Amino acid sequence: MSNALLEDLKARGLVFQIAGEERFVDWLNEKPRTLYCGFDPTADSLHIGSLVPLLMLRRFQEAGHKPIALVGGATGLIGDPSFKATERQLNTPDVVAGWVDKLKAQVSRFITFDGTTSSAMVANNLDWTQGMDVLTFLRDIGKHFSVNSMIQKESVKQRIEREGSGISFTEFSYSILQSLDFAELYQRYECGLQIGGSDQWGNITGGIDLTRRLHGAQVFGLTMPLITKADGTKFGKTESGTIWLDPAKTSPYAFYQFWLGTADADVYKFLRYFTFLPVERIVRIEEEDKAAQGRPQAQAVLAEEVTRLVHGQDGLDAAVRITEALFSGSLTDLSADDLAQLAQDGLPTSRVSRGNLPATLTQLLSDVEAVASGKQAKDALSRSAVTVNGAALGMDVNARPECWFPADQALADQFYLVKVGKKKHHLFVILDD
RNA sequence: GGAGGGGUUCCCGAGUGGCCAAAGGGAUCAGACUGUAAAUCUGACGCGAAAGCUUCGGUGGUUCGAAUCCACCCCCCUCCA
Repeated sequence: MSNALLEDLKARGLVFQIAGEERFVDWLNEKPRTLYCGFDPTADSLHIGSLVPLLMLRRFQEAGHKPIALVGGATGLIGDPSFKATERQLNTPDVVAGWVDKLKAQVSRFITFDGTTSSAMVANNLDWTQGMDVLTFLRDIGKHFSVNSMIQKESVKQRIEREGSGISFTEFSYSILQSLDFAELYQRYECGLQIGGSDQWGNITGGIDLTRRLHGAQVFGLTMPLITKADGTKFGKTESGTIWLDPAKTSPYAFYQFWLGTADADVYKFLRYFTFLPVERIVRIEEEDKAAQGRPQAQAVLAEEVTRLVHGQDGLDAAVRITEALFSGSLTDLSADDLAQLAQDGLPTSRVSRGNLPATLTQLLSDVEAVASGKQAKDALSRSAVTVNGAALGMDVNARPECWFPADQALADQFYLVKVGKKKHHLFVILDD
């Protein structure tokens, strides 16, 4: 007995471990099922680390199952210790509540609410935890957990064993709360599968055990592999920080650029993880790239697909517009409208009047955050790495503002595209006073 | 509560009175090469255009001079109770 969805997931490398594997395929084949994945509010937006589970919910939904996105209004107040090296800072309840609202809206965009049997749901575990009193929790829930086995879990081992760290009772209890979620969702909605990252294995099996003990039911777990990069660095971070799903925090352009910069060694794997392109198609892309010399097409496909998934066609269009303007088109071809559109699309832009320019260019560039510090600007200037509308500036004009934006080089009278290094761009709108 | 160990620049981690803005590694930024790659090489890497200014858990103190010594305080870890 096999299952088409499961076969596809395996072909994509998306299945790391399955709890209850012997019976899982039959269970899944029998009828449409309900599954869930939890997302804890640790910030006001999810980042691309949550993308794989989010898309996973959608993959199941497309196969006819019903996904529940659980936003952890309760667990987010506690903090998941799984594989974390240090104790986490607690956030205040009102802050977490605000984040919950944002995440609810965010996760909703990846699943469909259509009123059918596979229509998605969004739940909040605060609903069944905030009213529970401590004695009920300790007697009815806590009694099912063995501390002996909890401290054996790999996810908290380093916190318990490693010198220089520790774990509070609060974080240690996290796993119990999450286990309760599974049991609760089973009871309320007959939710029989929890999915999550491989770091969630311990929490998921905890939930499976609790559901069996409380309700005598067999439920399942499926984890996805940790996303790794061939060079060993952490996935999802860049020089400028986390890649968020919220376009206000990471612009569609920056998002698109992130995927465009994927290493050759990772890109085909990521196509499997992050897109809905059929595996055969991905294999074909890989073969074509291998046969062709020079630049592979895979990164562009990946960037396009994922940006469309997260930011929609409009977001993708904007990202591509900026990319083409900055990296392939010639600047002089851009009209005032085009330039205004770039600013609209999210290219960092500053409006400054000539009379308000600071004393040094290094200062200006660090003010607009085109560089991290004046030192970096100085370094770039001395290596001719700063260009304004294509013309390189040097340290010699650092203290001469009148030389930075010569009127006769303006694009459409007032635009100046400043490039620091090869990839950092900043648009200046210089107003005459 | 007791005993011991520890808190250094983004991270790891040297430094135990001046030669310390603080070794080394990583990360990051820039240049060359290139595919807006990878690898490699080069430079920068507390802030500042510069003069100079501000750092080594906190606060005081000793000293011509402290990351380094003293006092008190805060935080973390280990073991014992």
